[in-house]
This record gives sequence, C-alpha cells and structure tokens, in this order.
Amino acid sequence: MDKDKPVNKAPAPRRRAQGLGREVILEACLRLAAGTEPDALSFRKIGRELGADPTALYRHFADKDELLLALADRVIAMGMDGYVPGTGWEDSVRDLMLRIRAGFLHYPQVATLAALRVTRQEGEREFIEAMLAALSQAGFGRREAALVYRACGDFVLAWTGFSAGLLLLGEKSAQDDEAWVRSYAQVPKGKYPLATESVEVMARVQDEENYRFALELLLGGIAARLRA
Amino acid sequence: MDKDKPVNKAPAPRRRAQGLGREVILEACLRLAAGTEPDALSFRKIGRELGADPTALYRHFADKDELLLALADRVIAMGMDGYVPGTGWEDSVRDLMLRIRAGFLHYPQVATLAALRVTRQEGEREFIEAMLAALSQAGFGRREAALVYRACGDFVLAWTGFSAGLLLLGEKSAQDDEAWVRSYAQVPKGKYPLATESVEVMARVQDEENYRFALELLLGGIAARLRA
DNA sequence: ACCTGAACACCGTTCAAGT
DNA sequence: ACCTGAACACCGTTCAAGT
Repeated sequence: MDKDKPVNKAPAPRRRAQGLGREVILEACLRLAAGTEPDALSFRKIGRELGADPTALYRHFADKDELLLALADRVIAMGMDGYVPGTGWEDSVRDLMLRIRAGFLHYPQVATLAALRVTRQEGEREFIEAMLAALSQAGFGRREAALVYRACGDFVLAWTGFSAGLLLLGEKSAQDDEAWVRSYAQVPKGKYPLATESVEVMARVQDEENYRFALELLLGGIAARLRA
Repeated sequence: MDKDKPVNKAPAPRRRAQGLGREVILEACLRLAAGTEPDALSFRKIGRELGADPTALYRHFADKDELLLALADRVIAMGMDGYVPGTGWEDSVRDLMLRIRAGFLHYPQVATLAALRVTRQEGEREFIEAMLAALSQAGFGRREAALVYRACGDFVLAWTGFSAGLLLLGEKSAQDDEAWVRSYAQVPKGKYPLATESVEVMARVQDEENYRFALELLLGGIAARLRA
C-alpha cells in the first residue's frame, strides 16, 4: 500500500471544510462511532472524516466534552424514538431501560465516553419524564419515584458503559473468558470447589442475557418494594 | 518555580532503580492510585515515583494490561480481607458486594481501568467462591447460582467502574448536577412536569446511597425469585 | 468569520545502546 | 540480566497566521 503523503489528495469521502457546522460534525461522529474501533472519536480522525483540519472543530464546540454531550443526547433520543408507554408500569420501565441501552450500544464509543455525564438536553429529558410517569403509575410517591428513577437510571448507564467497554475490548474480552475457564485447571484441587464446578457456565453467560436477567431481578425488587 | 533540568537531581523520594521487581512496582502504583488524580497511573508517573526510567517496567510486566490485572486483583483481595460469611445468605451477598466496591473505590484509577477485565487471580477467586457459597446456601441450584452470580458480579463491577469515573471526574460531576437542576428553568413550562417537580431530589442523590438503594432492590429481586 | 497548521504537553510501546 | 533514553505513532488543546 502507498503511504499518505503530505500532498492533499482527498483519498476519502470528503465534503468541503467550509460547510462545517454542528449538524455535519455530529453526523460524521456518529458514522465513526458506529463500529467497535477503540479510538474512533479522536479529533484527528473526525477531521479526516470531514476533510477538515482537526482543530476546526473548536469553532463549533468548546471542547471534546461539549461535543460528547451533544452526541450522547442524540444517541439517547434515537433510543427513545418511537417509544409508547406500555400497558403496565413494568412493561414501560423495561422497555425504556432496554431502549437507552440499545441506543448506546450502537455507538459504544459514545457510551464509554459519556455514560457518566448528564447531557441536560432533549433526549435525556424525554427518557426521565417517561420513567417518572411509569413509576408514578406504579404507585410510587414523588420522592420515592425520584429515588427509584436514580437507581434505574444509573443502573442502565453504568451497565451500558460496562457493556460498551466490552464491545470495544472485542477479542480481548473473549480471551479473558476462555482464560478464566482454563485458569481453574491450575488451582489446588478442592480449594475453590463451587467455582471450579461452575466456571464454564459462568464464563459462557453473554453480556446481553446477563443484563436482561439482572434487569428482571431489579424489576422484581421494585415490585417487591411496591408491595411493602 | 524552577523547571526540571536534564540533570539527575533526585527531587522526589526515589529508591534505587536496581531494586525493581513486581512487588515494589505494585506498591508504587497503589500509592499513586490512592487519590482521585485522573491520570495517576501513566508509565511516566510510575517511573518517576520509582526513580526509574518509565520503560523499566517492561522488564517486569509484559504491558500495561498485565500490570493492571495484577493491581486489580490486589485491590479485590484487600476488599475481601477479613470477610466472614454472615448468618444469612442476604447478609453475605450484601457484605461481599459492598466490600468489592469499597476496595475499588480506594483506588478509583484501578477501578476504571480494570473493571471490565477478569483478573483470574487469588482475590477474584476468593470473591467468587464466597458469592457462590452464599447463593447456594440461599437455595439456588448450581446453574441458577452461576447465573445470579454473574448478574451480581457484573452489577458491582459495572456500578463501581461508573462510581470510580465520577470520583475521577470530581468537580465536573458536581457541576453537572447543579446544571441539571438549573436547566429545567429554561424548559417550556409544563413540558416535563414530573421531572421539573423532582429534579432537585434526583440531583441531590449521592452515588453511594444510590448504589446501596439499588443493591437492596437487586437483593429484593433475588429473594422474590427464590420464593417463586 | 472561519479554517489551517505548527506547537505543546502528554500517552503506551519498541529497540538499540549502555552497564 | 536489567536499566536507559531516543524514537514512534498517537492524544486534546492553544494560538498566531492565513483567507
């Protein structure tokens, strides 16, 4: 292959750098973040995707942080798109907590970089309002609903950040699981009987089913609290 | 202040570079990772702490990954230190899930960097065996116990990675919460009534109490599943 | 008004050279 | 056998210069 040369040869789809703006930039970022390449959202790569100098982004976003919050909210909004409340509170909460996750997992890079931030924008507000409506329908009072929302919201954000990290880790994560199983072969016989017996089952659990399982446990706990 | 000069003037506590070894290196890393400075574990900083060239670490660990796994297991082992099973399975599981979290939150940098890896070492094995014992005592069969373990294990790892990230974010995270509250003042009146009403309560929830609350919900869900 | 490009202070990692 | 230090290919960000 021929190496990049300092000459400006436009080797990739590049639009005119003059046409920059928040909208164009965000779209380019989402295109780059759609895969599982670990460092897809560097300014240099975004610049290349746009056919512009990396630092041109600073004319449209104060810093990477602001860019990330805008991206994250867009991803949340995409997850919320088409949401309608279910017939029961439990269906609504489950649906919402799967939607936010699914949205973020399409853009794992955005998830890892922004999962612990509050975007304070439209998408997030739609999600919160829908969650509070479902919890209020369930019978929780104002304060209680707020506390349960925080638990659920951080549950989905934390776990989704975790899952996105696994996606970006890719092969390395699968190797971890295999090595985990093999590692018990070298443990003194009988030292960890339960884990030795179950390590294969544990290692074979896929992240998505695990999340759904944990989510059902959480929903079960919320239902139990409602009865008490 | 006088800038660093190329001369070797030993301005910090430095031991002889010849005394390196995994043990010395890991201790230096834990010293550096005990605070909330965002990038405390770079090779250059570890090298400075040891009074050695950064690349000397490669004589003792294959790469940063191997160093991190060793560190993470040590942190898990510290959290497990002194653990004794409770009288009921619920006490044991709660205790274990608070211990791992507490251990990691003393070294937030280790938590963010290694939360999604399997260490395959002693500390982790102790934790898993203790969890499986508690779940078995609860009455779960082999397979079921393995699935519940995975849900609990990833719950604590995901949330702890999330919390550690918040700690490293520091002031920025607190600013997010304040800005979150203020942002609802600029929302069209009546568009998000529930969130507008509750945003102050939601924003004031501290991460530690939130984790404990979610953990109780999860435990409640496990108990409910046990009854079914 | 907006974009460019050199520069700065960082990363993890490699490798030839020292002792 | 182990440590050093220059080098490489990256980061986000700043700022003077261009158009």
